[in-house]
Amino acid sequence: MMARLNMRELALKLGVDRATISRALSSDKAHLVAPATRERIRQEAFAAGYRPDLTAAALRRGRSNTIGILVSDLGNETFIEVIRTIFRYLDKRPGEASLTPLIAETLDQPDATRRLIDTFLSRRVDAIISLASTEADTPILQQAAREVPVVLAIRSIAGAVFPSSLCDDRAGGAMVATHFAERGHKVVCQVQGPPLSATFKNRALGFSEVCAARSIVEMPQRIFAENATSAAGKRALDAMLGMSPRPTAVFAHNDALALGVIEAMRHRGLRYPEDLAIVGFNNTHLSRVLAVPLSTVDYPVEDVSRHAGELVRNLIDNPSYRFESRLFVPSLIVRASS
Amino acid sequence: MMARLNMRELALKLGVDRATISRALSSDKAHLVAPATRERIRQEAFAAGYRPDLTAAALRRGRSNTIGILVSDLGNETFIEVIRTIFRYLDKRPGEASLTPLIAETLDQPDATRRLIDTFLSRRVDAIISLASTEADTPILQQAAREVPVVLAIRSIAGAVFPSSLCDDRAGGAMVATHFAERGHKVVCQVQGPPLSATFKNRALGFSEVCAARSIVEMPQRIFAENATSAAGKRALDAMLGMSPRPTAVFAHNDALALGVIEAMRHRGLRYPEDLAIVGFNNTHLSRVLAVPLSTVDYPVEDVSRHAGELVRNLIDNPSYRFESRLFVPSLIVRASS
DNA sequence: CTGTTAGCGCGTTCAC
DNA sequence: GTGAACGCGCTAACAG
Repeated sequence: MMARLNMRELALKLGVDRATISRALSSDKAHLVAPATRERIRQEAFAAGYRPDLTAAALRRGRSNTIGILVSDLGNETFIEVIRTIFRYLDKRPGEASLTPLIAETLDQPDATRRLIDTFLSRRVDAIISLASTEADTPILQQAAREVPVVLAIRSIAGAVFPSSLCDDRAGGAMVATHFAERGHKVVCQVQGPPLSATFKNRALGFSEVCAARSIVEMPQRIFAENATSAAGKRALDAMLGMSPRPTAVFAHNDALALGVIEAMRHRGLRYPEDLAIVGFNNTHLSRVLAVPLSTVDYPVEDVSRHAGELVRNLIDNPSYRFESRLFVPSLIVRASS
Repeated sequence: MMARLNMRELALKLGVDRATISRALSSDKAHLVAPATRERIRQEAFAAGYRPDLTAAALRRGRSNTIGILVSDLGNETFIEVIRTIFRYLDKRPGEASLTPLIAETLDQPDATRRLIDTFLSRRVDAIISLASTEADTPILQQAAREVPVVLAIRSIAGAVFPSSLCDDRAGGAMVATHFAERGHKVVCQVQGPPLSATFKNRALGFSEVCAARSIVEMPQRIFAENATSAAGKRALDAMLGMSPRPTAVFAHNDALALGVIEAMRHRGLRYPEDLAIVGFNNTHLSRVLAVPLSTVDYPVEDVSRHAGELVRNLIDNPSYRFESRLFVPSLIVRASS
């Protein structure tokens, strides 16, 4: 391993002071250095392979230019898409330093959030975005929020006021129920995601409200999937087939669950939408590719991510920024499955 | 935002020296502190909400306890699984500090690798694991390797010697061809992944070698998918149906490509394996869930990840460690599709 | 077993 | 427009 060049050594080599190098390489104070020396320094620094030590800079500045992103499941396409979009948004903009994301996965395990947030804070992240919050995490997040800005995205927490960027899941669920009503379904059913996430609670609520209002019979089916697709889907289908009256349409709380139901139907020789109409949630890549493409609710990934990014930037720059939490409206995409 | 407590303030409060606190809270030097004071310090530190500043520790130690992980596509289930496994392996073991991963995605864009590696090095990662290397990246990686250990996983680079932990993709391809031979197929075909990754080159090579040796006709089909599944799969199927003689079996270089082919078959009313036998690669969750489950090559994720983790740990502890690159053998899982 | 001292590499403030 | 000096928070080395 080669020893790294530091600023002092580079300064010695160029015959200037360290401070001049620091200024010349910075984006905000570069104008203080004479153009000629500035260019010389930049070129020589590059040629010498000089790399500023960001851990030292972080210590001196009191800002690390990192943000912590907490996610429940890295295998979930939607989360990945949000991470990507946030990252693109936070990455180098002209004149500003880019923020490096620290990504961590909770898998919805109870202690994970505490441990990972602890790590984030010890690493002096400038802000935290949580896409993984459950109500059990409220105290931890509130505690963290006393040290750095904490922003919620995708998943809200009832009864706690964090700056947040969310999808109106209740509206999404309502859209699906309305769609079923318009198609003339009289008996319907939900395959719900794990209720420790407010996301799924709200989808269920919105759906049920519309069913009640339009006198649709909603069978009280409670499926609690973890990450499972096939397993939960199969169980769900079995349960549905045993119901009386038997539902003619099902709302799966995400595309993965929908896929599970579909696969189970295939095993039994049932077809959708003829035997059972089905609608998912998220507009996953998979939903577009299926032989009979899946109707699904399109998640406003771009909006949610951009606003989360904006919240973070603004709150880092000014901790007492008067933020505005936002709720973005999803849209129903009707395909052949319903 | 509340001001954070630092070590000096805590020391003042407890009436001990900062060094004692440092030792008491460390895992390797805790034995130097009297058990009574050690416990008192730990409890008081916890009660006061003290959090050591890891950026400062990194500066002082010359080690950040972070590692950079470079991946081509976060949407790929196998990569995610590898990241998870490596993380589990590098996470807190008794008596050692845990390593925080910095994760970055290249999307196989040419400049991305350089920029992201630059960021890693500036952030003083203790090592880099690349799951995203293409041959264009060799110089960048070699340069990085002069500063920190660089380990390759999943994707190798021809002609460059980095410590690596790989799957024997050539053997995997060969297994598939052998399987086709045993099933009596005479004319076969491949749907290849993008050839800038050695992974796919080797799968193709192993497959072709066996075909040649066993006098199977391999149609010279060259499909170059990016991340596409349905698109590339459809094109592939169209091309295959136009071939003469027409292949009776196809080897898709990963499960996503296989899914694309399968969906295209459904659109045309073709069935597998009757009309066309198909084998994928990776043993993705999806392959198990399909109505007709997909034969596939099981990727030795656990082995590859663990060895990559071991390489990193050992090389960090001792840069001149005599490492051993390893090649793990995949295994063919025959299901109903072939 | 504990305290003292020094310095990791950088960015800022204050001189000039 | 540039240089000198200081200190961010921590840990290693050395005393005692």
